[in-house]
Amino acid sequence: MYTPAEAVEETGFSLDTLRYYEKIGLLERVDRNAAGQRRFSEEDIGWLGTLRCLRETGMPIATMLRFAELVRAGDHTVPDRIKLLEEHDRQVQEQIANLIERQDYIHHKISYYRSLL
Amino acid sequence: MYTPAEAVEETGFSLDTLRYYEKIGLLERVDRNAAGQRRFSEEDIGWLGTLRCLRETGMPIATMLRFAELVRAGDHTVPDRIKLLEEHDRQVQEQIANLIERQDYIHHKISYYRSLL
DNA sequence: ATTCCACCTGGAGCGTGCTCCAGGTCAACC
DNA sequence: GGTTGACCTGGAGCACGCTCCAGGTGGAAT
Repeated sequence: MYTPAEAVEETGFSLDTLRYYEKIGLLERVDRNAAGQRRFSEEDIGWLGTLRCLRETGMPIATMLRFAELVRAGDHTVPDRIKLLEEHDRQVQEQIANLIERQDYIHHKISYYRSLL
Repeated sequence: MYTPAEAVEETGFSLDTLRYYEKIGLLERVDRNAAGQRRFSEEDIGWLGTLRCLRETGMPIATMLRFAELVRAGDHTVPDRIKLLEEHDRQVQEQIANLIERQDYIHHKISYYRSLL
């Protein structure tokens, strides 16, 4: 079990973000201690790792939410989860290709400026 | 000379965005025809191409604005422009590396889900 | 000539994803 | 037992980057 501060440390999300994710249903009702303070399970931390990966690769919250719902709905949604991740993977691939192309332009621009010195 | 519609076509920015960029000073006062309608020069279009590249690689508007000011300030700012672009290039490199790493995680996740079928 | 349609300006509004705040409860260490 | 500090909730606010709107002018094709 992780205290809120530990969960922040482990996941890299701010505490406000963790509460927000719980509020909107990205994170299922997190356990509480007697005083009502959150105690994140190992599983929560793992799931937050997945969320972090999706988020950092640009998946919108709404799509993450759909994914979360699929996960909650049980094993029969595995094919749908694959579809969702594959689609996302394509978008990540596009992002990478786009960045590399634009980076090339930036390199040319830098070279050009260097040639002026 | 390009009409607004042509500039939209050439640059991929919406007309509202072009007006916005002019308003905040990313684009220097664009020429007008007698009726006050914008006529974008070849140079404007080229500069918008640069802006598009910076924007798509995640440069914040505020930084683009600093770059625009350097460009306007004249040739003596070339070293500063190089510095700015090099710093941005590093950030783009980081983005790419990060995406590739996360993509790997996504691939593993997909493989895992496939193994369940 | 008329009917469109592109375009204008200034300013308000919006979608996303948090982030912050007030006002309060516990808990834990000294 | 007192103080400090982590945490709670509900809700407001914010940063960013556009996007839309009202109300109006001008130009171009039929």
